[in-house]
Amino acid sequence: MGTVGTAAGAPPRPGLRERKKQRTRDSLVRAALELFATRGYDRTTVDDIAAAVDVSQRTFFRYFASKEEVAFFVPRLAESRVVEAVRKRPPGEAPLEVLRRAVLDSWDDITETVEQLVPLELHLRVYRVIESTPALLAAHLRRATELEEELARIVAEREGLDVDTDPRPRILVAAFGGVVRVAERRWSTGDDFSAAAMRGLLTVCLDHVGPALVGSWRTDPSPDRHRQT
Amino acid sequence: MGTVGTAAGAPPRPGLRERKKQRTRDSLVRAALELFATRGYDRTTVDDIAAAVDVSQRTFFRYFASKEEVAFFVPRLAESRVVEAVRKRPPGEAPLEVLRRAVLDSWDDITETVEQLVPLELHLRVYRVIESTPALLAAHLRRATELEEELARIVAEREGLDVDTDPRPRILVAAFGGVVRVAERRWSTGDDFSAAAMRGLLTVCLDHVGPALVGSWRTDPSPDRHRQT
DNA sequence: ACACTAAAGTCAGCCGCTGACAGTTGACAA
DNA sequence: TTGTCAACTGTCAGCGGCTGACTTTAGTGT
Repeated sequence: MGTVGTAAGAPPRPGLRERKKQRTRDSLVRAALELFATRGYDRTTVDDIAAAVDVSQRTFFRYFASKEEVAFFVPRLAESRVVEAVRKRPPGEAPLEVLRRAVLDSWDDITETVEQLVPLELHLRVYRVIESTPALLAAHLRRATELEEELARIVAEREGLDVDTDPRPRILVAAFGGVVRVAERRWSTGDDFSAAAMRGLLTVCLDHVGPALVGSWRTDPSPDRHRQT
Repeated sequence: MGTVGTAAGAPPRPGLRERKKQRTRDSLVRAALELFATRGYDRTTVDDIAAAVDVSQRTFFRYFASKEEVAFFVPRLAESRVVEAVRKRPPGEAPLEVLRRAVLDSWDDITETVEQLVPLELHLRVYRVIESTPALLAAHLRRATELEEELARIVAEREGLDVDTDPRPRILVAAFGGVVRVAERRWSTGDDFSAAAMRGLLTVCLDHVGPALVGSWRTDPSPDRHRQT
Protein backbone atom coordinates (compact mmCIF):
# COMPACT_ATOMS: atom_id res chain seq x y z
CA MET A 1 0.00 0.00 0.00
CA GLY A 2 1.76 3.16 -1.18
CA THR A 3 1.82 5.50 1.75
CA VAL A 4 3.39 8.91 1.17
CA GLY A 5 7.01 9.87 1.76
CA THR A 6 7.58 8.57 5.30
CA ALA A 7 10.27 6.09 4.39
CA ALA A 8 10.28 3.03 6.61
CA GLY A 9 12.42 4.29 9.48
CA ALA A 10 11.26 5.60 12.84
CA PRO A 11 7.51 6.32 13.12
CA PRO A 12 7.56 10.01 12.09
CA ARG A 13 4.08 11.16 13.10
CA PRO A 14 0.98 9.13 13.87
CA GLY A 15 -1.33 11.52 12.05
CA LEU A 16 -3.86 13.88 13.59
CA ARG A 17 -6.59 11.34 13.87
CA GLU A 18 -4.38 8.89 15.72
CA ARG A 19 -3.11 11.58 18.08
CA LYS A 20 -6.65 12.62 18.90
CA LYS A 21 -7.58 9.06 19.70
CA GLN A 22 -4.57 8.70 21.95
CA ARG A 23 -5.49 11.89 23.78
CA THR A 24 -9.08 10.80 24.25
CA ARG A 25 -8.02 7.43 25.59
CA ASP A 26 -5.54 8.91 28.03
CA SER A 27 -8.07 11.48 29.17
CA LEU A 28 -10.61 8.75 29.80
CA VAL A 29 -8.09 6.75 31.80
CA ARG A 30 -7.04 9.68 33.91
CA ALA A 31 -10.57 10.89 34.51
CA ALA A 32 -11.75 7.41 35.40
CA LEU A 33 -8.91 6.70 37.81
CA GLU A 34 -9.35 10.05 39.49
CA LEU A 35 -13.05 9.39 39.96
CA PHE A 36 -12.51 5.83 41.17
CA ALA A 37 -9.91 6.99 43.68
CA THR A 38 -12.06 9.72 45.12
CA ARG A 39 -15.64 8.58 44.80
CA GLY A 40 -15.07 4.84 44.69
CA TYR A 41 -15.71 2.43 41.84
CA ASP A 42 -19.36 1.65 42.47
CA ARG A 43 -20.30 5.27 42.98
CA THR A 44 -18.76 6.21 39.64
CA THR A 45 -20.96 5.66 36.60
CA VAL A 46 -19.70 5.38 33.07
CA ASP A 47 -21.71 8.48 32.30
CA ASP A 48 -19.70 10.35 34.93
CA ILE A 49 -16.44 9.36 33.26
CA ALA A 50 -17.69 10.20 29.79
CA ALA A 51 -19.05 13.53 30.97
CA ALA A 52 -15.71 14.42 32.59
CA VAL A 53 -14.03 14.08 29.19
CA ASP A 54 -17.04 15.45 27.36
CA VAL A 55 -17.73 12.46 25.14
CA SER A 56 -20.76 10.24 24.89
CA GLN A 57 -21.13 7.06 26.90
CA ARG A 58 -21.09 5.15 23.64
CA THR A 59 -17.65 6.49 22.86
CA PHE A 60 -16.32 5.29 26.21
CA PHE A 61 -17.37 1.77 25.31
CA ARG A 62 -15.62 2.07 21.97
CA TYR A 63 -12.35 2.60 23.81
CA PHE A 64 -12.91 0.16 26.66
CA ALA A 65 -14.91 -3.02 26.53
CA SER A 66 -16.13 -2.53 30.07
CA LYS A 67 -15.99 -0.19 33.02
CA GLU A 68 -13.56 -2.62 34.62
CA GLU A 69 -11.13 -2.46 31.76
CA VAL A 70 -10.26 1.17 32.22
CA ALA A 71 -9.32 0.46 35.83
CA PHE A 72 -6.71 -2.06 34.69
CA PHE A 73 -5.18 -0.02 31.91
CA VAL A 74 -2.07 0.78 33.92
CA PRO A 75 -1.48 -2.64 35.50
CA ARG A 76 -1.68 -4.16 32.03
CA LEU A 77 1.31 -2.16 30.90
CA ALA A 78 3.31 -3.43 33.86
CA GLU A 79 2.35 -7.02 33.20
CA SER A 80 3.47 -6.98 29.60
CA ARG A 81 6.84 -5.65 30.71
CA VAL A 82 7.28 -8.53 33.12
CA VAL A 83 6.54 -11.04 30.41
CA GLU A 84 9.14 -9.44 28.15
CA ALA A 85 11.71 -9.52 30.94
CA VAL A 86 11.07 -13.20 31.61
CA ARG A 87 11.54 -14.01 27.94
CA LYS A 88 14.93 -12.32 27.99
CA ARG A 89 16.46 -14.30 30.88
CA PRO A 90 19.51 -16.39 30.01
CA PRO A 91 18.86 -20.09 29.37
CA GLY A 92 20.89 -21.53 32.23
CA GLU A 93 18.97 -19.97 35.09
CA ALA A 94 16.83 -21.98 37.49
CA PRO A 95 13.08 -21.44 36.92
CA LEU A 96 12.26 -19.67 40.15
CA GLU A 97 15.32 -17.46 39.75
CA VAL A 98 14.15 -16.49 36.28
CA LEU A 99 10.88 -15.13 37.60
CA ARG A 100 12.55 -13.51 40.57
CA ARG A 101 15.12 -11.63 38.58
CA ALA A 102 12.74 -10.73 35.78
CA VAL A 103 10.50 -8.90 38.19
CA LEU A 104 13.20 -7.31 40.31
CA ASP A 105 15.47 -6.26 37.45
CA SER A 106 12.75 -4.65 35.39
CA TRP A 107 11.10 -2.99 38.35
CA ASP A 108 12.55 0.49 37.93
CA ASP A 109 11.76 0.44 34.24
CA ILE A 110 8.17 -0.53 34.93
CA THR A 111 7.75 2.17 37.54
CA GLU A 112 8.98 4.79 35.13
CA THR A 113 6.58 3.71 32.42
CA VAL A 114 3.63 3.82 34.79
CA GLU A 115 4.56 7.19 36.20
CA GLN A 116 4.61 8.95 32.87
CA LEU A 117 0.97 7.97 32.37
CA VAL A 118 -0.42 8.70 35.82
CA PRO A 119 1.15 9.86 39.09
CA LEU A 120 2.37 6.93 41.18
CA GLU A 121 0.33 8.13 44.13
CA LEU A 122 -2.89 7.97 42.13
CA HIS A 123 -1.92 4.51 40.98
CA LEU A 124 -1.66 3.42 44.61
CA ARG A 125 -5.02 4.92 45.53
CA VAL A 126 -6.63 3.11 42.63
CA TYR A 127 -4.94 -0.10 43.66
CA ARG A 128 -6.50 0.20 47.10
CA VAL A 129 -9.88 0.67 45.47
CA ILE A 130 -9.27 -2.45 43.41
CA GLU A 131 -8.43 -4.48 46.51
CA SER A 132 -11.49 -3.29 48.37
CA THR A 133 -14.02 -3.58 45.54
CA PRO A 134 -15.23 -7.16 45.05
CA ALA A 135 -15.87 -6.84 41.34
CA LEU A 136 -12.47 -5.30 40.69
CA LEU A 137 -10.60 -7.68 42.96
CA ALA A 138 -12.15 -10.57 41.08
CA ALA A 139 -11.14 -9.14 37.73
CA HIS A 140 -7.65 -8.49 39.03
CA LEU A 141 -7.23 -12.08 40.13
CA ARG A 142 -8.49 -13.37 36.82
CA ARG A 143 -5.99 -11.26 34.95
CA ALA A 144 -3.30 -12.52 37.29
CA THR A 145 -4.03 -16.15 36.51
CA GLU A 146 -4.02 -15.43 32.80
CA LEU A 147 -0.58 -13.96 33.26
CA GLU A 148 0.46 -17.04 35.21
CA GLU A 149 -0.72 -19.23 32.40
CA GLU A 150 1.49 -17.35 29.98
CA LEU A 151 4.47 -17.52 32.31
CA ALA A 152 3.95 -21.23 32.85
CA ARG A 153 4.19 -21.81 29.11
CA ILE A 154 7.35 -19.77 28.85
CA VAL A 155 8.98 -21.57 31.76
CA ALA A 156 7.93 -24.95 30.40
CA GLU A 157 9.46 -24.15 27.03
CA ARG A 158 12.70 -23.02 28.64
CA GLU A 159 12.99 -26.33 30.43
CA GLY A 160 11.80 -28.35 27.48
CA LEU A 161 8.67 -29.62 29.21
CA ASP A 162 5.08 -30.09 28.09
CA VAL A 163 2.94 -27.79 30.15
CA ASP A 164 -0.09 -30.03 29.76
CA THR A 165 1.46 -33.17 31.16
CA ASP A 166 3.99 -31.91 33.70
CA PRO A 167 2.34 -29.95 36.50
CA ARG A 168 5.54 -28.39 37.79
CA PRO A 169 5.64 -25.24 35.65
CA ARG A 170 2.12 -24.30 36.65
CA ILE A 171 2.78 -25.13 40.26
CA LEU A 172 5.85 -22.94 40.26
CA VAL A 173 4.16 -19.90 38.76
CA ALA A 174 1.13 -20.42 40.96
CA ALA A 175 3.30 -20.29 44.03
CA PHE A 176 5.23 -17.37 42.61
CA GLY A 177 2.07 -15.50 41.73
CA GLY A 178 0.67 -16.01 45.20
CA VAL A 179 3.79 -14.56 46.73
CA VAL A 180 3.73 -11.55 44.45
CA ARG A 181 0.14 -10.92 45.43
CA VAL A 182 1.11 -10.99 49.09
CA ALA A 183 3.81 -8.42 48.41
CA GLU A 184 1.37 -6.24 46.46
CA ARG A 185 -1.06 -6.30 49.31
CA ARG A 186 1.51 -5.39 51.90
CA TRP A 187 2.63 -2.55 49.65
CA SER A 188 -0.87 -1.17 49.18
CA THR A 189 -1.73 -1.33 52.87
CA GLY A 190 1.55 0.15 54.02
CA ASP A 191 2.42 3.82 54.11
CA ASP A 192 5.47 3.87 51.90
CA PHE A 193 4.28 3.72 48.32
CA SER A 194 7.61 4.35 46.66
CA ALA A 195 8.91 1.98 44.04
CA ALA A 196 11.84 1.15 46.30
CA ALA A 197 9.49 0.04 49.05
CA MET A 198 7.65 -2.30 46.74
CA ARG A 199 10.93 -3.70 45.54
CA GLY A 200 11.97 -4.35 49.13
CA LEU A 201 8.72 -6.14 49.93
CA LEU A 202 9.04 -8.28 46.85
CA THR A 203 12.56 -9.28 47.79
CA VAL A 204 11.61 -10.22 51.32
CA CYS A 205 8.57 -12.22 50.30
CA LEU A 206 10.41 -14.06 47.57
CA ASP A 207 13.18 -14.95 50.00
CA HIS A 208 10.62 -16.65 52.18
CA VAL A 209 9.14 -18.76 49.44
CA GLY A 210 11.36 -21.78 49.90
CA PRO A 211 11.66 -21.91 53.69
CA ALA A 212 7.97 -21.21 54.22
CA LEU A 213 6.94 -24.46 52.63
CA VAL A 214 8.79 -27.03 54.68
CA GLY A 215 8.66 -27.85 58.35
CA SER A 216 7.11 -25.80 61.10
CA TRP A 217 8.47 -22.35 61.71
CA ARG A 218 8.19 -21.19 65.24
CA THR A 219 11.75 -19.91 64.95
CA ASP A 220 12.65 -16.45 63.67
CA PRO A 221 12.56 -15.75 59.92
CA SER A 222 15.28 -18.04 58.66
CA PRO A 223 18.66 -16.34 58.30
CA ASP A 224 19.63 -17.93 54.99
CA ARG A 225 19.60 -15.16 52.42
CA HIS A 226 18.39 -15.91 48.92
CA ARG A 227 20.60 -18.66 47.62
CA GLN A 228 22.56 -17.43 44.63
CA THR A 229 23.60 -20.07 42.15
CA MET B 1 -38.86 -16.99 74.60
CA GLY B 2 -41.39 -19.68 75.46
CA THR B 3 -41.64 -21.92 72.46
CA VAL B 4 -44.11 -24.73 72.65
CA GLY B 5 -43.42 -28.34 73.65
CA THR B 6 -40.43 -29.20 71.47
CA ALA B 7 -38.03 -29.63 74.38
CA ALA B 8 -34.49 -28.55 73.54
CA GLY B 9 -33.17 -31.73 71.98
CA ALA B 10 -32.77 -32.58 68.31
CA PRO B 11 -34.45 -30.16 65.85
CA PRO B 12 -37.79 -32.00 65.50
CA ARG B 13 -39.33 -30.21 62.54
CA PRO B 14 -38.37 -26.96 60.87
CA GLY B 15 -41.97 -25.91 60.29
CA LEU B 16 -43.82 -25.83 57.01
CA ARG B 17 -42.62 -22.35 56.09
CA GLU B 18 -38.99 -23.25 56.57
CA ARG B 19 -39.33 -26.49 54.62
CA LYS B 20 -40.90 -24.64 51.71
CA LYS B 21 -38.05 -22.14 51.68
CA GLN B 22 -35.53 -24.94 51.65
CA ARG B 23 -37.30 -26.60 48.75
CA THR B 24 -37.46 -23.38 46.77
CA ARG B 25 -33.78 -22.68 47.31
CA ASP B 26 -32.76 -26.18 46.27
CA SER B 27 -35.01 -26.03 43.24
CA LEU B 28 -33.47 -22.74 42.20
CA VAL B 29 -29.96 -24.16 42.57
CA ARG B 30 -30.73 -27.28 40.58
CA ALA B 31 -32.59 -25.42 37.85
CA ALA B 32 -29.85 -22.83 37.57
CA LEU B 33 -27.02 -25.36 37.40
CA GLU B 34 -28.87 -27.42 34.84
CA LEU B 35 -29.40 -24.35 32.68
CA PHE B 36 -25.83 -23.15 33.08
CA ALA B 37 -24.47 -26.55 32.14
CA THR B 38 -26.59 -26.88 29.02
CA ARG B 39 -27.13 -23.38 27.71
CA GLY B 40 -24.10 -21.70 29.23
CA TYR B 41 -23.99 -18.98 31.84
CA ASP B 42 -24.33 -15.93 29.63
CA ARG B 43 -27.18 -17.38 27.65
CA THR B 44 -29.14 -18.07 30.81
CA THR B 45 -31.11 -15.16 32.22
CA VAL B 46 -32.31 -14.88 35.77
CA ASP B 47 -35.82 -14.84 34.37
CA ASP B 48 -35.15 -18.24 32.82
CA ILE B 49 -34.14 -19.68 36.17
CA ALA B 50 -37.08 -18.12 37.98
CA ALA B 51 -39.48 -19.32 35.32
CA ALA B 52 -38.13 -22.87 35.57
CA VAL B 53 -39.08 -22.93 39.24
CA ASP B 54 -42.18 -20.81 38.67
CA VAL B 55 -41.30 -17.95 40.96
CA SER B 56 -40.80 -14.29 40.23
CA GLN B 57 -37.41 -12.82 39.39
CA ARG B 58 -37.62 -10.78 42.56
CA THR B 59 -37.86 -13.93 44.60
CA PHE B 60 -34.71 -15.29 43.02
CA PHE B 61 -32.83 -12.24 44.22
CA ARG B 62 -34.20 -12.72 47.72
CA TYR B 63 -32.49 -16.11 47.85
CA PHE B 64 -29.29 -15.18 46.03
CA ALA B 65 -27.60 -11.82 46.01
CA SER B 66 -26.56 -12.25 42.40
CA LYS B 67 -26.74 -14.58 39.46
CA GLU B 68 -23.17 -15.56 40.23
CA GLU B 69 -23.93 -16.64 43.75
CA VAL B 70 -26.18 -19.49 42.75
CA ALA B 71 -23.38 -20.93 40.63
CA PHE B 72 -21.15 -21.17 43.68
CA PHE B 73 -23.66 -22.62 46.06
CA VAL B 74 -22.14 -26.09 45.92
CA PRO B 75 -18.44 -25.10 46.03
CA ARG B 76 -19.21 -23.03 49.11
CA LEU B 77 -20.32 -26.10 50.97
CA ALA B 78 -17.07 -27.85 50.12
CA GLU B 79 -14.98 -24.90 51.21
CA SER B 80 -16.55 -24.67 54.62
CA ARG B 81 -15.80 -28.35 55.16
CA VAL B 82 -12.14 -27.82 54.38
CA VAL B 83 -11.92 -25.00 56.88
CA GLU B 84 -13.46 -27.21 59.54
CA ALA B 85 -11.01 -29.98 58.77
CA VAL B 86 -8.04 -27.64 59.02
CA ARG B 87 -9.21 -26.42 62.40
CA LYS B 88 -9.32 -29.99 63.67
CA ARG B 89 -5.71 -30.94 62.81
CA PRO B 90 -3.49 -31.86 65.78
CA PRO B 91 -1.20 -29.07 67.05
CA GLY B 92 2.14 -30.70 66.33
CA GLU B 93 1.79 -30.99 62.55
CA ALA B 94 3.87 -28.96 60.13
CA PRO B 95 1.84 -26.20 58.40
CA LEU B 96 1.91 -27.57 54.88
CA GLU B 97 1.07 -31.02 56.15
CA VAL B 98 -1.94 -29.60 57.98
CA LEU B 99 -3.42 -28.25 54.77
CA ARG B 100 -2.50 -31.35 52.83
CA ARG B 101 -4.12 -33.79 55.21
CA ALA B 102 -7.12 -31.59 55.88
CA VAL B 103 -8.03 -31.64 52.21
CA LEU B 104 -7.19 -35.25 51.51
CA ASP B 105 -8.73 -36.72 54.66
CA SER B 106 -12.02 -34.89 54.35
CA TRP B 107 -12.30 -35.48 50.63
CA ASP B 108 -14.70 -38.40 50.69
CA ASP B 109 -16.90 -36.63 53.20
CA ILE B 110 -17.03 -33.54 51.01
CA THR B 111 -17.88 -35.54 47.92
CA GLU B 112 -20.75 -37.21 49.70
CA THR B 113 -22.19 -33.90 50.86
CA VAL B 114 -22.05 -32.46 47.38
CA GLU B 115 -23.58 -35.48 45.77
CA GLN B 116 -26.69 -35.46 47.89
CA LEU B 117 -27.45 -31.99 46.63
CA VAL B 118 -26.66 -32.39 42.94
CA PRO B 119 -25.26 -35.25 40.84
CA LEU B 120 -21.48 -35.19 40.73
CA GLU B 121 -21.54 -35.21 36.96
CA LEU B 122 -23.61 -32.03 36.84
CA HIS B 123 -21.20 -30.48 39.30
CA LEU B 124 -18.34 -31.18 36.93
CA ARG B 125 -20.18 -29.73 33.94
CA VAL B 126 -20.89 -26.57 35.90
CA TYR B 127 -17.27 -26.39 36.97
CA ARG B 128 -16.22 -26.42 33.35
CA VAL B 129 -18.63 -23.58 32.65
CA ILE B 130 -17.11 -21.67 35.55
CA GLU B 131 -13.60 -22.14 34.18
CA SER B 132 -14.60 -21.02 30.71
CA THR B 133 -16.76 -18.05 31.66
CA PRO B 134 -14.67 -14.97 32.46
CA ALA B 135 -17.12 -13.50 34.93
CA LEU B 136 -17.47 -16.78 36.81
CA LEU B 137 -13.78 -17.57 36.77
CA ALA B 138 -13.10 -14.17 38.28
CA ALA B 139 -15.64 -14.72 41.03
CA HIS B 140 -14.22 -18.18 41.68
CA LEU B 141 -10.73 -16.83 42.13
CA ARG B 142 -11.94 -14.11 44.45
CA ARG B 143 -13.69 -16.64 46.63
CA ALA B 144 -10.54 -18.72 46.62
CA THR B 145 -8.41 -15.88 47.94
CA GLU B 146 -10.94 -15.15 50.63
CA LEU B 147 -10.63 -18.76 51.69
CA GLU B 148 -6.86 -18.44 51.63
CA GLU B 149 -7.08 -15.43 53.90
CA GLU B 150 -9.06 -17.44 56.40
CA LEU B 151 -6.66 -20.36 56.22
CA ALA B 152 -3.68 -18.05 56.65
CA ARG B 153 -5.14 -16.76 59.89
CA ILE B 154 -5.74 -20.26 61.18
CA VAL B 155 -2.24 -21.39 60.31
CA ALA B 156 -0.74 -18.26 61.85
CA GLU B 157 -2.61 -18.87 65.07
CA ARG B 158 -1.51 -22.50 65.20
CA GLU B 159 2.10 -21.40 64.95
CA GLY B 160 1.70 -18.45 67.26
CA LEU B 161 2.49 -15.86 64.59
CA ASP B 162 1.00 -12.51 63.70
CA VAL B 163 -0.43 -12.78 60.23
CA ASP B 164 0.06 -9.07 59.59
CA THR B 165 3.77 -8.92 60.28
CA ASP B 166 5.02 -12.36 59.26
CA PRO B 167 4.42 -13.05 55.56
CA ARG B 168 5.01 -16.79 55.79
CA PRO B 169 1.49 -17.97 56.56
CA ARG B 170 0.07 -16.10 53.61
CA ILE B 171 2.88 -17.25 51.37
CA LEU B 172 2.27 -20.84 52.36
CA VAL B 173 -1.45 -20.77 51.71
CA ALA B 174 -0.95 -18.82 48.51
CA ALA B 175 1.35 -21.51 47.20
CA PHE B 176 -0.99 -24.20 48.46
CA GLY B 177 -4.00 -22.54 46.90
CA GLY B 178 -2.24 -22.24 43.60
CA VAL B 179 -1.44 -25.92 43.62
CA VAL B 180 -5.00 -26.88 44.46
CA ARG B 181 -6.21 -24.77 41.56
CA VAL B 182 -3.87 -26.61 39.23
CA ALA B 183 -5.28 -29.90 40.43
CA GLU B 184 -8.85 -28.66 39.99
CA ARG B 185 -8.13 -27.64 36.45
CA ARG B 186 -6.55 -30.91 35.53
CA TRP B 187 -9.55 -32.67 37.04
CA SER B 188 -12.08 -30.62 35.12
CA THR B 189 -10.30 -31.01 31.81
CA GLY B 190 -9.70 -34.72 32.19
CA ASP B 191 -12.17 -37.46 31.50
CA ASP B 192 -12.32 -39.18 34.87
CA PHE B 193 -14.51 -37.06 37.08
CA SER B 194 -14.74 -39.46 40.00
CA ALA B 195 -13.87 -38.30 43.48
CA ALA B 196 -11.00 -40.77 43.53
CA ALA B 197 -9.48 -39.21 40.42
CA MET B 198 -9.55 -35.77 41.95
CA ARG B 199 -7.96 -37.14 45.10
CA GLY B 200 -5.20 -38.67 43.03
CA LEU B 201 -4.51 -35.43 41.18
CA LEU B 202 -4.40 -33.51 44.43
CA THR B 203 -1.91 -35.95 45.89
CA VAL B 204 0.37 -35.78 42.89
CA CYS B 205 0.32 -32.01 42.66
CA LEU B 206 0.91 -31.55 46.35
CA ASP B 207 3.85 -33.93 46.20
CA HIS B 208 5.43 -31.68 43.63
CA VAL B 209 5.10 -28.52 45.61
CA GLY B 210 8.44 -28.63 47.38
CA PRO B 211 10.65 -29.99 44.59
CA ALA B 212 9.10 -27.69 41.98
CA LEU B 213 10.39 -24.59 43.68
CA VAL B 214 14.11 -25.21 43.84
CA GLY B 215 16.67 -25.78 41.14
CA SER B 216 16.04 -26.55 37.52
CA TRP B 217 14.18 -29.73 36.70
CA ARG B 218 15.10 -31.24 33.40
CA THR B 219 15.21 -34.60 35.11
CA ASP B 220 12.20 -36.83 35.55
CA PRO B 221 9.65 -36.03 38.22
CA SER B 222 11.78 -36.34 41.35
CA PRO B 223 11.57 -39.75 42.99
CA ASP B 224 11.37 -38.51 46.58
CA ARG B 225 7.83 -39.22 47.76
CA HIS B 226 6.15 -36.75 50.04
CA ARG B 227 8.48 -36.32 52.97
CA GLN B 228 6.77 -37.41 56.13
CA THR B 229 8.05 -35.71 59.28
C1' DA C 1 -61.55 -17.84 63.60
C1' DC C 2 -58.43 -14.00 63.81
C1' DA C 3 -54.64 -11.03 63.85
C1' DC C 4 -49.74 -11.01 63.05
C1' DT C 5 -45.95 -11.31 60.15
C1' DA C 6 -42.71 -13.66 57.01
C1' DA C 7 -42.48 -14.49 52.27
C1' DA C 8 -43.83 -13.73 47.44
C1' DG C 9 -45.56 -10.83 43.64
C1' DT C 10 -45.85 -6.38 41.10
C1' DC C 11 -44.12 -2.19 39.36
C1' DA C 12 -40.89 1.35 38.37
C1' DG C 13 -36.33 2.58 37.72
C1' DC C 14 -30.97 2.77 37.66
C1' DC C 15 -26.84 1.16 35.50
C1' DG C 16 -23.81 -1.56 32.42
C1' DC C 17 -23.65 -2.68 27.86
C1' DT C 18 -24.90 -3.36 22.66
C1' DG C 19 -26.78 -2.86 17.87
C1' DA C 20 -28.35 0.19 14.34
C1' DC C 21 -28.42 4.36 12.13
C1' DA C 22 -27.09 9.08 11.23
C1' DG C 23 -23.88 13.02 11.52
C1' DT C 24 -19.20 14.81 11.67
C1' DT C 25 -14.44 15.13 10.62
C1' DG C 26 -9.72 13.81 9.31
C1' DA C 27 -7.18 11.50 5.09
C1' DC C 28 -6.11 11.39 0.43
C1' DA C 29 -6.44 12.27 -4.56
C1' DA C 30 -8.05 14.66 -8.46
C1' DT D 1 -9.87 23.59 -3.35
C1' DT D 2 -12.87 20.24 -3.58
C1' DG D 3 -14.91 15.86 -3.45
C1' DT D 4 -14.93 11.13 -1.91
C1' DC D 5 -14.00 7.64 1.33
C1' DA D 6 -13.41 5.89 5.74
C1' DA D 7 -13.02 6.50 10.55
C1' DC D 8 -14.80 8.37 14.58
C1' DT D 9 -18.68 10.06 17.28
C1' DG D 10 -23.44 10.92 18.82
C1' DT D 11 -28.26 9.55 19.38
C1' DC D 12 -31.69 6.32 20.26
C1' DA D 13 -33.78 2.13 21.56
C1' DG D 14 -33.49 -1.89 24.08
C1' DC D 15 -31.88 -6.03 27.02
C1' DG D 16 -30.36 -8.03 31.35
C1' DG D 17 -28.80 -7.66 36.23
C1' DC D 18 -30.26 -5.69 40.31
C1' DT D 19 -32.94 -2.75 43.96
C1' DG D 20 -36.53 -0.11 46.58
C1' DA D 21 -41.32 0.54 47.66
C1' DC D 22 -45.61 -1.22 47.91
C1' DT D 23 -49.33 -4.81 47.76
C1' DT D 24 -50.89 -9.47 48.20
C1' DT D 25 -50.59 -14.15 49.81
C1' DA D 26 -50.16 -17.59 53.13
C1' DG D 27 -47.97 -19.97 57.52
C1' DT D 28 -48.14 -19.25 62.64
C1' DG D 29 -49.67 -18.64 67.36
C1' DT D 30 -53.70 -17.20 70.30
